[in-house]
Amino acid sequence: MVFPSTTLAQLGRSALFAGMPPAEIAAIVAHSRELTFDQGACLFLEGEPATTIYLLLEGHVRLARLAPTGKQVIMHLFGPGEELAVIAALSKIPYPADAEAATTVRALAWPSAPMLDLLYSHPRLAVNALRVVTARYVTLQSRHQNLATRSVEQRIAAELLRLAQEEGSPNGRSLPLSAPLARQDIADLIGATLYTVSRICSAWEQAGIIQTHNRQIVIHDPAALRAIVDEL
Amino acid sequence: MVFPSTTLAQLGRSALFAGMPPAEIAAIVAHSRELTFDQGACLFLEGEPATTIYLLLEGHVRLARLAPTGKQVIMHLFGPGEELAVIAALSKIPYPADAEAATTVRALAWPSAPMLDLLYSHPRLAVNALRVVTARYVTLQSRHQNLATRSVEQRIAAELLRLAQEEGSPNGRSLPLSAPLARQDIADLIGATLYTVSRICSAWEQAGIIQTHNRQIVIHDPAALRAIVDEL
DNA sequence: CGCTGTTTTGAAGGATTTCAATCGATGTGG
DNA sequence: CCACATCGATTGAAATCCTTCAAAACAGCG
Repeated sequence: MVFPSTTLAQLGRSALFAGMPPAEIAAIVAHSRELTFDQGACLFLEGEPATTIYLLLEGHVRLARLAPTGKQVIMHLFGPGEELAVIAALSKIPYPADAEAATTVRALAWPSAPMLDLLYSHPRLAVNALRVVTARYVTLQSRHQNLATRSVEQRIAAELLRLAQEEGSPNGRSLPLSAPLARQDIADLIGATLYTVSRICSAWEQAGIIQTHNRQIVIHDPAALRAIVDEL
Repeated sequence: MVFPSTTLAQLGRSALFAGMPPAEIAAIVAHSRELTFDQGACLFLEGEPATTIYLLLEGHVRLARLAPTGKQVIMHLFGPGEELAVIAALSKIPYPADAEAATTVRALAWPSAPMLDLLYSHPRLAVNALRVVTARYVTLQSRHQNLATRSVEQRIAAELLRLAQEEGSPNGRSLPLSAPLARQDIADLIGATLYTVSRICSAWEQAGIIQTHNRQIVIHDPAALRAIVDEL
């Protein structure tokens, strides 16, 4: 297996391996395989033992839990550069949710066992992992608060702005989101129904605040969304 | 400062210090002070730099965020033996929520700075911290799913059962919760209003499922609550 | 015993869901 | 290249759950 330097560099830039000695990163890469998943493919299922860690190179992954009623709740939407399954694998617990490829996905995958040893020999890795989990916790906490206190409209606005912020590309006033988001995805993300989301989004589209085409969303008026979030 | 052996033993049993060499634990204890907070007192506020870590010895602490509308959302309810502020302190981020003493509280407190060094010299500590944060994440994830998919009635039932489970004392069919829970607290915990919670709880009291007296809750029929959660 | 804060209860209103049906777009095979 | 099938999006109307507002009942506690 060949490791293009770009891949190695990518690993070094990732939150999990930041500051790790290149030799160690190389050792980890040596254990990794590059995998491809078709849209809709499943990376892992809730309850499975967490034996694999992923680093997304390309594409998006939905981390979601399926309620007994059939309703899905998206816990996190992963984009390129993000680590998947870190929480479960490094804590030796089963995957707490399902992971499904939202688009075609290219990812680096490696067994978690060798990482667990590294966790003890390389404190920096453990501290990084702690940071990754913490960041995810804070994000979820914020979304939880939104779900408990804000209207559907406000939650959609807040979520779109959050996703836009992660992209970090203020492209001349119009922010395109790289993640493909169907109405149903938005609904699962904010805890609402497809129908309410559709009504709100099409109203926004009329108003020129956003524009959607085939699951691709472009935010034309971020200020309007922010105003909706801050409303009342 | 004197360190009764009970305190040292308590630290050793805590999730954060499990498996650490006693000498290290002693060193940590050496930096700690025992503090007391009156009911309603504030341990820290959202946004403050996280300079202190707490280990609850006695009493309960509400970790909550206050929304701009004035609505409170309880993120976690801490009981004796639980660590507070681990997430923020070890990741060097500001406290992400307010902490308020729900009862009179006795806690061990120590500055986070020395812990941060230990994090690098004692991988076991880092791994433990990772486990603590992970556990909290999984719990929040589960509550988030409940909020998104279940009715108020189901959420109250689920939350009471969760709290009962944490106590771990199946005391001859009737489970008393050690944490004092006012109607408002339950509401803040599950994301509902005081009024709806009151209606449901008093109905359950009529039915003999639970019993409440001055914020103390006793579950008489856990099976009935479980049935409500599993409903539909 | 009065005071303050919590709990209960009622009635009205509102936000979201649910159900049902239509529309549109995308992609496929004839 | 069109017709059809499929999947997602939209829209309407009714139902529901929950909140909101208001007021009374009921503690604990000085």
